[in-house]
Amino acid sequence: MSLKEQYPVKLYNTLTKKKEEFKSIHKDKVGMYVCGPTVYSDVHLGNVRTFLCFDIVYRYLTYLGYQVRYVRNITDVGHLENDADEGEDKISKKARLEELEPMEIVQRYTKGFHEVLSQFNFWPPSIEPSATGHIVEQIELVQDLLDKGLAYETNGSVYFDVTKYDKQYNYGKLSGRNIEELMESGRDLDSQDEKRNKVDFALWKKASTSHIMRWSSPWGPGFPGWHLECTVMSTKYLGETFDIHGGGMDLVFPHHECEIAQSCGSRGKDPVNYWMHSNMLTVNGQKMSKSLGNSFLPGQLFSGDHDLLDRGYGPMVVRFFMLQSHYSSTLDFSNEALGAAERGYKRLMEGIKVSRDLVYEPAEKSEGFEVRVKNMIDQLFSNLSDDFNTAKGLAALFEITTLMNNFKVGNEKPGVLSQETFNALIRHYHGFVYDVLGLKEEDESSNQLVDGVIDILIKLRQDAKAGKNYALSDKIRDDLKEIGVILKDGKGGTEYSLN
RNA sequence: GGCGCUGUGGCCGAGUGGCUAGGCAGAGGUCUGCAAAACCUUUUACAGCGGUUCGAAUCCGCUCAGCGCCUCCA
Repeated sequence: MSLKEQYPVKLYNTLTKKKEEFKSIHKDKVGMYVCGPTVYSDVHLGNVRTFLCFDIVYRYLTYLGYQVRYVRNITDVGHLENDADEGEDKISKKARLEELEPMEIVQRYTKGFHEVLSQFNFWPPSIEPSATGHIVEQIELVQDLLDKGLAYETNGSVYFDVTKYDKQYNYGKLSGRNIEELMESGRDLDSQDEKRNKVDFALWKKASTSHIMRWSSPWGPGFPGWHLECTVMSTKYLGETFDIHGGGMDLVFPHHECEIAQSCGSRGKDPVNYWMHSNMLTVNGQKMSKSLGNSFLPGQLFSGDHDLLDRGYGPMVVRFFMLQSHYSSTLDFSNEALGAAERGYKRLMEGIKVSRDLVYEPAEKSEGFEVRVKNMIDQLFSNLSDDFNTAKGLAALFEITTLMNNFKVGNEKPGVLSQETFNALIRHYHGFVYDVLGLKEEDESSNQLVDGVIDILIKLRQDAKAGKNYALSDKIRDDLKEIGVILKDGKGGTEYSLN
């Protein structure tokens, strides 16, 4: 039995509001689309949390043996500021602000985005399409919706006719809204006159003469609306119906709702089987967002250059910190919580190090212990298969970590287990930490030269201790500590770790 | 105003109708020349008030507090 059959994944589906067993459309293959960033400024930590959530989904499904095609777009046509503006989008606004070419902005922030994600050790998506590379397809979709009578043109712009669509389909089924409420509630925005109803949304916007980013279309020069690109690109690379569509919770409405409308309107069927949404990262209980001005940039976090931070924290510590909570809960960001996470992270990575040095020597078997360990391995999978519960997964990993330490100290013996179980334990312990959770050693600075030099110092200190020259042995230890090398005396000798 | 979510021990955070989450911090112990690390043991809990139930932190209702979406946002 394969892993994915043994540990079927359950996930919470925003569309059905239930936790469901995951069944892929094509056997052994998964298509997943995640809304990427609009590259008009630096990604902040809130963004990182969402991409982390789907990095875990990607990694775990892969670990289970699925072949995953992960598509994450780059939005390089800014969405409109709002319905009421003059049609200038975020990218071109920023370009004007900084006196740069729009594509220069796009290039700069795309590069920054990639750098941040690689610092956090995210796997790159299989395909990373950009909105501007799919203008032709977007125009085709607009035309299709016009042909089907679900869109209308006003003054060079095209709008989706939500009211009409709702008569055939169900607008609001993802976000739990209905048209009547939407029609009367909500803030009134100006210049709604181009739209037949306030709930209608733009598919294509006419570009004013001053608008830099523009493409010619059957309706004149303009640019695509907010929701079009994701529909077009997901369909192009994953098919008309695919498995998983993800994004932050704040995209449920209107963005994802509109995607469903566009797809259903054009092709008459739902585009996505499972909708997954990650919750927000908060700061002092409030959503971290650019517009609220309370967002952290990853760089500030690493350097500690922020009012809320006493000091810097490495990307792996932050990754660990985020993994301690479930993706569907809000997570509050604080100095204390990060500090605690750092200790925990180090303990886990220390366990990994310990596990590498373990030697298996056959001993008298213990059936009970064998079962206990098999259970631990089982827990790793069942916890992650339970809606990608990384918090529970970490709890299971810490149990194994304790066991590793017991092996090291000699409280338990690896040889009591069958060779096969012992190997599986180590393999999956490493597998879950490195491959599934995507954690790695924070410091890559350790190398053979450093190892060798420190070993010499450890031997000198050993000699000093043997001669009861504690002044010298303590000096060696303290001086090393000064430069960030922590010595740890254990039964089997002295080890060190880099701070 | 509409729709929805959350409230867990000193902190962060899982969780299920009855069985120890886990991490950090605290306490005691083992080890150690001392320390650190490691290991063992251990204290503090489910916002409030009602209800359902043999039994609820877990289900229902109300109250209080906080948050999100409804406008670009991960």
